[in-house]
Amino acid sequence: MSLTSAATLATLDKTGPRRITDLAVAEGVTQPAMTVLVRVMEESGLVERKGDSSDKRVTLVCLTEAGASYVRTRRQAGVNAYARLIDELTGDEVAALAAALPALLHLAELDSHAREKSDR
Amino acid sequence: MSLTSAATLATLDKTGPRRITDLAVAEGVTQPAMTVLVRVMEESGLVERKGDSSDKRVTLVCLTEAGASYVRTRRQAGVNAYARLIDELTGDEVAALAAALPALLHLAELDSHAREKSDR
DNA sequence: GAACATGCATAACGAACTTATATAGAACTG
DNA sequence: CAGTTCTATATAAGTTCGTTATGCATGTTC
Repeated sequence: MSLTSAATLATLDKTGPRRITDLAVAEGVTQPAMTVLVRVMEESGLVERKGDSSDKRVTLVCLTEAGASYVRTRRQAGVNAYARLIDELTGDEVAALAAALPALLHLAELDSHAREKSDR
Repeated sequence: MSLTSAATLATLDKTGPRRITDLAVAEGVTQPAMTVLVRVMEESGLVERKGDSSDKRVTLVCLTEAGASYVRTRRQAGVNAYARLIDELTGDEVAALAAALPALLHLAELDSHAREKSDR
């Protein structure tokens, strides 16, 4: 599974059904790339396409139950991997990390905004 | 410039001349991939090949001055980008980050070791 | 010194993108 | 309300960066 596929599934999980162009912008790839990606993920049963009734050009991409389950599994694997590493830190280090968490989240948010601007 | 190229230059800068197989392992790619990468970087004037006198099979890859300068420029750009983001944090957040720095470095080190093991 | 091991190179192929362009539906315009 | 124009997606061809398989020259071993 490509990095972009996983990120797209996570985005769908976080924000609900989206149109293809939308997803392409969100993941920073071109629309044709996202079209192909969605086809592949559909063939794997991770997403479904639903036509929009009010605009017959758009196809809404939705997570299937299998897709949602995949996202959960992957997220859990990431959490576990980090947990294993953090277990090897000293108590002081863990405390320092915990204290820095709000700052790190803020940094991540600022970074994603900066990325959006420079992408356009 | 590909991510792997930049990482390879950084490795050469950090550890000095290396043989191609070595670099491939360090960057987690195959030897043929590194062979091609080195050729491209050589054509761009960023590295030089030097034969090893004690073993005529090996080619030692060395940073040229242009390559070293490229590494410095890129590193500085990264520092600047982070500095710009950190400037937007509150004083408390910056302090928390600074306090967590040793823990973060330790985490990064643990992570790279874990990666080495799972790569093999 | 013959057989095997090692370091690098080359070839052929695949995955994940890109740009350019086609097509069908929506929206605007005189 | 027919014709242009815009928008959402699809398809095609080409690029980049990797892979596996294999060849070739040099080293190592018994």
